[in-house]
Amino acid sequence: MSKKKILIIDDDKELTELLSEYLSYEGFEVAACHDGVSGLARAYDMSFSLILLDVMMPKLNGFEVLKALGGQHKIPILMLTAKGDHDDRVLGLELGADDYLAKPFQHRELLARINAILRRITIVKQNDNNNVSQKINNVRLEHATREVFCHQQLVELTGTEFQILDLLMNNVSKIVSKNEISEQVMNRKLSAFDRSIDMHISNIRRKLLAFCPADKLKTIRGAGYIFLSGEIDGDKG
Amino acid sequence: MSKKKILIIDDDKELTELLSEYLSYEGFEVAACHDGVSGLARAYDMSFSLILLDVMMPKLNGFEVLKALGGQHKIPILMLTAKGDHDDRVLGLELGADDYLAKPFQHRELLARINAILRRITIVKQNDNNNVSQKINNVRLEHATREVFCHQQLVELTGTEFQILDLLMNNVSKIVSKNEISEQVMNRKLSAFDRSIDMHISNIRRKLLAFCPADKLKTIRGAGYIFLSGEIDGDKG
DNA sequence: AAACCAGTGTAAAGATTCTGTAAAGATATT
DNA sequence: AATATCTTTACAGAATCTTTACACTGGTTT
Repeated sequence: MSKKKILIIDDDKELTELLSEYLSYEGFEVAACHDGVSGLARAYDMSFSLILLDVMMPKLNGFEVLKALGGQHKIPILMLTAKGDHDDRVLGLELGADDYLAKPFQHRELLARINAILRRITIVKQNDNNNVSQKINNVRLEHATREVFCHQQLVELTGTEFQILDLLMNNVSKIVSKNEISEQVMNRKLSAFDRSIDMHISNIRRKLLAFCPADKLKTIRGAGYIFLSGEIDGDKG
Repeated sequence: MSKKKILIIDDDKELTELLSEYLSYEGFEVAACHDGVSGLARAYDMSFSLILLDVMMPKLNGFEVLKALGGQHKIPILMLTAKGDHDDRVLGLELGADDYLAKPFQHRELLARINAILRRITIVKQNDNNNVSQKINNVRLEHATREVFCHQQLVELTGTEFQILDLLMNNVSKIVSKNEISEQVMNRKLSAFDRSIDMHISNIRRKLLAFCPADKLKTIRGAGYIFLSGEIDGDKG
């Protein structure tokens, strides 16, 4: 991955210089502007991963730059200020800043905050693609597509079957009672002589066994069912 | 959109009570735990949008909870602490927290920080989708002219049909529920017995099938529709 | 050990829900 | 009004879910 680019908008040239050096050392590519107008122009460049924005500046101050960028700006912004003023801080956040750091600050804290923001973005992007997915004991469950794979092979489950398997896999090695299944999946209390859960379990088992040697759903007589986590058959699902 | 859920993990029950009230008033759904162990258990629930995590707690302290969650935790975390200690602050961020707020704090600042984190997530998710023009599986969608091409041939879709196809293509390989389609495209909640989406889907299918051999919209019974990304017919649209 | 019994597995039948689509009606646009 | 578009209605068919029925299991009582 290429270096992340950070734009510093601050009229304090001495500070800017120091920060540039420090952040470069930490592996970022740094650009700097010393007033709001030119900063705003650079900001539209869009190739920056993050903007460090000073509040007190000539021409356009930090808040005005924030407003100009509009609330839905794509580049995350970390505000810097000389004032420790609370209202300033909150105002910045409300106007769309992602974080706020009062001068003077330790370089290490600045770095930690920058990384926190960038890390969150990375995680969100990953999750958006990799969608919530879990794999236990060679059974993989894709929520986005509602698909289940056993040993890399697609297992066709119905909606209810999928939800029950999901519930069981979310409680690996824990007993899940029929009552819980009924309430969480079917939205109703388990009534006497209701055998539908038994049927669903039976169907899930049958479908999974078409691809796995061992049964992964264990019955606990009188208590419920468990999804077994044990590494029974050894491949990479 | 449903309410966002926030989990508070803090042993100070009085504070927790106040925060719950305040955040509920601001439109969040709030749950609370009073020690690290139970908090960690709830955190795995995964239905929370954000966690407020106190550092000083019995059993497991906040840092230990952070470590237990691992760096790549999907739920954003805002740390709270009584100490104004810088090193604590930085340590939390380095361990994977998204932000840090020192007690005592103003409710308004807390709210602003919570919103800043959630807003960033929303923006990232949106931007990941918003491409001006896209082509998937031989279907090309031109936003500028609102035209759709399938295998280079113009497909005449109505406005609603275009928007539905757009939504589905922005979520390739993800299930889009009828509810989402209704809310995002028609700006209304899906009411019972409303079959109009079925009709639109049916029409889109019919129009696309005039130019493609294979159906690209897959029905997931009881869940919604998916635009298939698979390279079914092999040319360059 | 035999009888008993509640809980379970599962095939098959029955009931229910969801979807596809034609056609008619309603609404909006020109 | 004429046209295009969207929604509702209606029915058929498909997929799914539930119930029924009977066999089996494991534990308990006699």
